[in-house]
Amino acid sequence: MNKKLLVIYEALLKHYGPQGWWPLTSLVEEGKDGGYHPGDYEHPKTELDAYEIIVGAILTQNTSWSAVERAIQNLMQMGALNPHALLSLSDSELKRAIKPAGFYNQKALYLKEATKFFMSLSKKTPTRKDLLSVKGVGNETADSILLYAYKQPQFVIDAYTKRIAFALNLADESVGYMELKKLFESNLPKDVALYQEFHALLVEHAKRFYSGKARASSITFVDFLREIL
DNA sequence: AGCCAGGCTACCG
DNA sequence: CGGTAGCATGGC
Repeated sequence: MNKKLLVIYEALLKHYGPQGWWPLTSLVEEGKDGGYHPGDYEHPKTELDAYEIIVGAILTQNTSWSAVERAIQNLMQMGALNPHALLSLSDSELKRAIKPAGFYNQKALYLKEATKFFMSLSKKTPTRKDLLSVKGVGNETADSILLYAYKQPQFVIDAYTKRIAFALNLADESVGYMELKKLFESNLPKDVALYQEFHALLVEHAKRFYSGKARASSITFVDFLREIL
């Protein structure tokens, strides 16, 4: 097991602190920001919170979380942030509610498909394969749901993770999803809290240094590590 | 004013 | 079967 990834993880954690993913509306408090619960790896504690993570995982596909927050707010205010109520919305009502998160035509369909799937589980943990059979759920969404909603040790790979892995010379730019997932999983202790935290930290770090225009102009990861270690 | 966001599906060659 | 256009709004 190559310890490099663990060193990176420790460095990111020390620098940014625990991120408190996945944010939940049930944890939003006055004066605190957005339902994050840094250092607390016990959530979700209810089926409803698990369901909300599924909804968020679909809404955030290629979309910023701030936009997703407003879509979720809309659903909550409509009393539709639960499986039965969401399914009872008309397609146009649902689309209107999630509009801020973009791609609302397909996401409305995906949400209903995922909701039916969730209800069919009746509190059981889904397999990765079953999740992938749901229209609108691909590799990253499936792993996000398994890791954050069901506390299964599945490492989540996203575009940011790919960029960082490339910057670290850990992978080729054209590395496939499963290949990169395996690289992380085979070089880290199989620990749900660690997987959750590491992914969130990679996103946080990449947003600052590997997103948009920052990609070209920012310091390299190596420089960053040298600076904080 | 553009480029980008915590991707996925369908379709193309 | 690998590659990519299309999906859409909001933030910076």
